[in-house]
This record gives sequence, C-alpha cells and structure tokens, in this order.
Amino acid sequence: MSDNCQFAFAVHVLGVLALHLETPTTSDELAHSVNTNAVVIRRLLLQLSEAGLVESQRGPGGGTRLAKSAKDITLAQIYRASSGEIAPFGSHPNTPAQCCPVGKSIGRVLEVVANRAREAVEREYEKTSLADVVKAVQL
Amino acid sequence: MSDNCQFAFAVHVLGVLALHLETPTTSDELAHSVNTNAVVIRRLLLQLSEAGLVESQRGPGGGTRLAKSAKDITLAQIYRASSGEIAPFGSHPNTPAQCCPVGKSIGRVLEVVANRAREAVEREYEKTSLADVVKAVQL
DNA sequence: ATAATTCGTAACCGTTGACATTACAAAAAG
DNA sequence: CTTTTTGTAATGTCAACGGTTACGAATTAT
Repeated sequence: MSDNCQFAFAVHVLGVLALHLETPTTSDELAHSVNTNAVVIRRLLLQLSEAGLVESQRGPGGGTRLAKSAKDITLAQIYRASSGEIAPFGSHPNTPAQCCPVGKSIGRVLEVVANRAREAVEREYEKTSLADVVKAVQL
Repeated sequence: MSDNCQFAFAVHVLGVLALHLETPTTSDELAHSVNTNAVVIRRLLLQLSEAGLVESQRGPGGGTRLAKSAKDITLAQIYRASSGEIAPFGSHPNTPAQCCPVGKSIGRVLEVVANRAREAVEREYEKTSLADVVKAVQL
C-alpha cells in the first residue's frame, strides 16, 4: 500500500539474482536495473540477507547472490522479509473517543481483522516461488 | 499503511451507525468518536454512500444512517468502498531498466501478483459482517 | 421569509513517511 | 597499499494524505 515498494523492489532484485547465478551481482548493477540508488538496494539486501535469502561479500569481485535455489524461495518469504515485522495493515491512527463503545474497542477488533488480512496475503504468496516469477518474466 | 486509514475509519463509522439505528448521526458526532475532522468523515461517507452502504440527509435532524442491515454489510464491501478503485498494492514506482529482461517484464508480473493479493484479502473480508464487528466491539 | 442546521465541495495547509543522496568507515582481494 | 564493494549514518526531497477553513445548497422549523 501509500505504499511500500519494498516488496516490488525485492522481487525485482531477487529475480535478477536468479538469472545471474554464476557470479555475484553488485548493488550498483542491481540499482541500475531497478532504477534507483545503490544504497537503497543495499538496505534492502540487508533485510533479505537477515531472512536467509541472499548472501553478500565485500571487496573486489564481491556482491550478492542467492542463498538458496529460486525454487525454494516463496513470495511469502520475500513479503515477510521486505515488509518490516508487523505491518500496520489497517490500524487506527488516532486514538478514538474512549467514551464511545465503538471507539473504546475498535482498535482491538481492527487489529484482529488486519492480522487475518495479512495472513490471507501470506497464504496466497505461499503459492508462488521466485522460480515461477522468473519463468513468468521470461514469457 | 504508510497507509490508508480509510478502511479503519470506515469500519469505525459504520460501527457507530449500527448502534444508532433510531436516528441519523451527524458527521460532527462521528468525527468526535473517530477523533478527526467532520469534513474527513463527510468525504468518507460520500464514498460509502456511493457504495450503497449509507444514506445521508441534509438540514436539521439530518445526518447519516445505514442503508441496509449490519448483517448484510461485509468487510469486503467496506474495503472496496473505502480503498479507491484499483489499489496500487505492490506496484513498481520507478520505470526499471528496459534492457534487463527482469526490468522489462517485472511490472506485468507484479501486477498479477498484486491482484491476487487483493483478491485474497477480499475473500477473507467476505467472511466477516459489520454485525460481527459490532458484536466483537461489545465484548 | 428567515433563521438554523447539516451535508457537499473546493481550496489549501502541515506532517509524515519513504525513497534518494552523500559521505565515509570497514572489509576483502590482489 | 590501492582498489573495490558492502555496511551505515546523516540528511535531503517530495508526494500523499489527513486536517482545516470556508462557503454554498438543501432542509426543517418557527
């Protein structure tokens, strides 16, 4: 959603990595493909690295490569890695009037609803692997 | 949600309306419960009205009331009404490098993925009615 | 008629959050 | 030791969205 393009960037970057298995890819090269700044990519790669999806190496000849087969990376994993922790999916920003019965409890109810929605998205994303994405890109 | 709180506001407002069936509720009263400005509420109510969920009346004694039973309003309907048309769910903001095979096609693929995600959310929201929300609030 | 109330709507303000940018230290390789 | 490349901090920029003000239009009551 206002939205985070973290997930879109992540899928894009991982797609490129899946096509460059031989040699590590630099953040500069990735940034060029995504059309953004290399630092943005590095920050993203750090998250993906923490999730065990990629591995990076510094120095000459360094860069990033997939940490596992594209077949074994699901969109759900990418989603969890790129959307920081608990995504505030539909949370109520203002503190509502506590005197109103709805205002008093709506936050709790909306949290449950938001969690269900996020789980529904993750279940859907579980169905598609990075390999599927690469296949689709090549059509 | 860099996020849209439209949905959260909508559920809140409709919840209040579901508890005030006897008499129309003014945008001022709703704004007070949500803790925001009355114009924000009116803008939201307009969308809900177009979706056939509420009806508004001007003038003294006017205000807004539900257009149908809370039992017959699902979170999916509220979601569709409050998230404008085609929510850019995970779209790629920058135009990627067209020379890269991934960059060239990732937009199309991500659009499919985003649509599936939105549909998954709607399916989930289809399961819960406004009446369920009101019940949960009263616990 | 007139006043009062409430929605509809337009115009604009202010904040926030996200991506972009610059800069530099740390590691790795030759 | 120089070069390459990541890791990281600090800061800039910009759009989106909620908030605010203002006012016209409709409706009701007196």
